[in-house]
Amino acid sequence: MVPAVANRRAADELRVFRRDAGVSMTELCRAIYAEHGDSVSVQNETIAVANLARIVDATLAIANRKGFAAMSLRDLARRTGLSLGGLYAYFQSKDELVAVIQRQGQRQIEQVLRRQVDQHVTARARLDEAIRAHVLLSEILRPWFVFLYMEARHLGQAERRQAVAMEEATEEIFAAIIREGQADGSFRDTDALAAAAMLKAVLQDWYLKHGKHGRRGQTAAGYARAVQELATRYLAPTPMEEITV
Amino acid sequence: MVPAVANRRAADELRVFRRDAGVSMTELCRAIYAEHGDSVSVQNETIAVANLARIVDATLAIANRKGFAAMSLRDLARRTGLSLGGLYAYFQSKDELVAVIQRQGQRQIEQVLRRQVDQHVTARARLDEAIRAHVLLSEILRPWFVFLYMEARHLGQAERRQAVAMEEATEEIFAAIIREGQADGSFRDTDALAAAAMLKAVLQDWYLKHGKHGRRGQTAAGYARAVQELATRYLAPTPMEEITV
DNA sequence: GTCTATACGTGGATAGAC
DNA sequence: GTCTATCCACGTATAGAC
Repeated sequence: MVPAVANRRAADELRVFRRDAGVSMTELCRAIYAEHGDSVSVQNETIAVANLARIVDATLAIANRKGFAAMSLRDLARRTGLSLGGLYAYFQSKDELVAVIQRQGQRQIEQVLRRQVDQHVTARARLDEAIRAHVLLSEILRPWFVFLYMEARHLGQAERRQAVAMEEATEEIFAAIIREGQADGSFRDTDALAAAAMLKAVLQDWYLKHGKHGRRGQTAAGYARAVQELATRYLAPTPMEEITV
Repeated sequence: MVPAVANRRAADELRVFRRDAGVSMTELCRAIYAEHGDSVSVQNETIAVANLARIVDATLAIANRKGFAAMSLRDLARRTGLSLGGLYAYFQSKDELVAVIQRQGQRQIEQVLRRQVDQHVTARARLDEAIRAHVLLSEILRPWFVFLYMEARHLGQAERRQAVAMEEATEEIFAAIIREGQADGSFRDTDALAAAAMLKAVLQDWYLKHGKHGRRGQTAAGYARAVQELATRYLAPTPMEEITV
């Protein structure tokens, strides 16, 4: 296939996924407003959600460039167009802001992943879909994924535990699928959790090193297929003797 | 093999590697002093290197916990035992400190990696050694590796470019070995750079998610073998038809 | 070589006008 | 709902004593 054609198909696949998965900045911020409404003193939902979206968007952008700790609320005010004081109508402290973004991001990501995977039956199909959904979702919500990854370790103890637990839950989605495949003989017998961890590391590379992959002309759909192939070969039931040369 | 025995062997392998590779905090700080001696106003080398080691050690520890931006020089003074003013005998600004650590860390890591790989001849052996050396080295210098990874994106433009270039050079070590193996038929024909990128992502997971791997009872030597197996299976010249079930 | 004391800027957060 | 003005703690960096 000519590269140009491949790129167009990859873009199409991403567009379809975006529509079907139904994730967007606005949706996520509506969820934040619904759940943390008491921290937001603004009553009008339309205004509140719109401004939350600008705040979250700006936070992710600035934090991804120089880190959340180095982002000042003055930076944030400038970029959102709100005033320094005005920001405090939307959160009670800078720490609360990071906590809210963490919690909502994690929740939505896991939800979408599970929903996508559950549309398939066989272990092979479910694993392929888990990989595909992870790559495409992290492409759509890249700033969120990067933020969750990079800032998780800087949270307070309680929030950090929560973040670690949520990350291991995602990993467990993969591990469970692998175990299913092992039970029905489509995957070879190996440590499922370790295999899931390695797959996840490769999946994370997609959004953590986005610049590099972009420079190399890699598309989200293309990367997903590469990871699917890695999984296929790694988990194939072929005995090791036949592989070693 | 009984787990206890496996763990002891893994620890032995790490110890041998540490001795042979000849990397240590003191060595790295001696190199820093040799190269950035003009920024260090302390003349006595013994004192300078010893204090640099405490400063770098503390910087890595604090930055790994809460990020370099969030680390104050008061934190650093407390932890090193030096005074706030005394620190400035060892660097000219906080920014210079991060830059120095970045540069020296990258340089030493790449040096050791190349030296280890060059002790082997065949592509298979060289790839296995590159993987092994990367895992063991990142186990020994874990705080350095984590720091280099997490803080690279927060550097100034010039320094960041340098960091990216150095990282791609490491990746190119792996890609070159894979191409060698493809040329002599021991690896199948696939995008060598993409394969190297995936391997590197898995290798980075070892130090970035150290807590998780530790909780699961994984050892450095054991992880290295797991990644070697991943590489073997992924690059095996077996045609895809024989793998797909 | 290292310390204490201090200058000076910037940070998060709040009060009260509009 | 949002802004301006302001508070005060803490940040980096330096000067000068010991």
